[in-house]
Amino acid sequence: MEARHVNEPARLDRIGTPTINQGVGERQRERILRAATLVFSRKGYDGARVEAIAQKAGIPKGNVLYYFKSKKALYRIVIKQVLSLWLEALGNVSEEGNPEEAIRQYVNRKLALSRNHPEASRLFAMEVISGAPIISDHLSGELRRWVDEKGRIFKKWQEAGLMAKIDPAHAFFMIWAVTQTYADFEAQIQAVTGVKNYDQEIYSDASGEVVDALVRALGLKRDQRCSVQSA
Amino acid sequence: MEARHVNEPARLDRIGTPTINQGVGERQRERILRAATLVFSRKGYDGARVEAIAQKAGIPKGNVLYYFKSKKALYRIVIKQVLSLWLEALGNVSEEGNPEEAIRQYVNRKLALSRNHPEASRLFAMEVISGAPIISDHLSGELRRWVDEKGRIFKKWQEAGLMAKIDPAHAFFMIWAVTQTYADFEAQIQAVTGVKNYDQEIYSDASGEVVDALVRALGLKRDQRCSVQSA
DNA sequence: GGTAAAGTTGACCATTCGGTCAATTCAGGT
DNA sequence: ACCTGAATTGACCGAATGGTCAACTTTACC
Repeated sequence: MEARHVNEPARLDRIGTPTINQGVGERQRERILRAATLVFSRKGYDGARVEAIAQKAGIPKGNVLYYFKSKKALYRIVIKQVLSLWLEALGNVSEEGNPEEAIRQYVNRKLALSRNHPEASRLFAMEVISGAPIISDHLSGELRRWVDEKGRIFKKWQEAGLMAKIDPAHAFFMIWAVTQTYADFEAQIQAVTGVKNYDQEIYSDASGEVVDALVRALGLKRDQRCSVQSA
Repeated sequence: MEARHVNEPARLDRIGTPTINQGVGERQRERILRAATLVFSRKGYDGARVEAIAQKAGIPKGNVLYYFKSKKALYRIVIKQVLSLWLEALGNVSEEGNPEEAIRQYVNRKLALSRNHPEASRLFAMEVISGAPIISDHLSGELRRWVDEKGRIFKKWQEAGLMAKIDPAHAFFMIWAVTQTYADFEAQIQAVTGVKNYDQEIYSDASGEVVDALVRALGLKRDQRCSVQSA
């Protein structure tokens, strides 16, 4: 009856049980986390209902509160998961080598994240729009440091004439804005374009034209010349 | 006791009353609408509480429901207001004249909208992230037609070699994403940059560097040449 | 100043919410 | 077969929610 409400991603204390089963309730935990991510991403914290999460997970409400001690605790875990996904995708903007290729790779990675985890992107957006009540510390901590660090690389590129002179932070805001828009504003883009299978059509367009456009925006060379040259 | 819950922006039936007073409760109506915009923009429809709206407007809850017959009706009016603001700001992308100047003007107008009405921007974002349950018709109607129409102008520019060959719709998605990010993700940008007075610092940066970057992204000429030229 | 409508307010109602709990079922170990 | 702890479930509780209402105050007009 105890040992529950552990709030940690996995309980390892009972590891090594004979059966292939790698944690009886672990599957349930993850079911709930997935369902919670979906509901929270559409309704926000206050708007989400525990009942709705339970229903989406296909279990009674009581069972959700068995695995997570409260709605708020569940939210904290879900958003921490999403945040680590986001920060992880930041990855390395490799300092050496071709700046254009580095950015191109980074943008494509962010785009892939929007495509493969749109709910995560939307939940993150919800949090920030709501004023980031939970993750503000992470934003002004880890994320800020990351931007400072990678920003120095941008400065070097700029001094070498390999990148347009934009405040590096704003360069990132631009990249993030554009790549996230395909997940966050899916409803709008879907409505305006009228495409049937959003995933395939939209993202293939984006990873083509839009990546090029961002490379141009940052003043990174594309092949040998600017795409629209003068005179 | 009747004649209330009219849901229309202004009641003109009692116009021409002697006093200077141009509608006794109109001021209250607008107070409520402002408060509602703020609360809805932070919490979304389901997360918003009528009590919170009332409190922000400085009146008891019962009074809110006197002017608007239900939370949903209030939300519909608020979001219709926001939507018309958004569509109005679309304005004219003038077909004649300098493409670069036209886009530069359009981006600045959108940026000003984010600056002067950040709550409106956030509320719009919330709606769309939630799946646009209320405004989806407008998106696939008015907005889609607008994009189609203005897209034709882009195509002409592109054929004349004055603009990079990007799907016009995606060009708009990009512009919208970048300009809205300064309102919607204020919490994140604030945290990362650590600026004190967000409005002045951030938006002056944005209307400088970022507008330039977008012009570059769309392959519009800046002065005579690309900002980073080859060799 | 009197009157009728518009506006204001707090008490109140039915429903829904997050959360608890006891009863029951299920799974693994002996 | 038996036992023990984990897992499941629906009933239940107090608090909060959207909405109603009747009593009251203010305002505009004669």
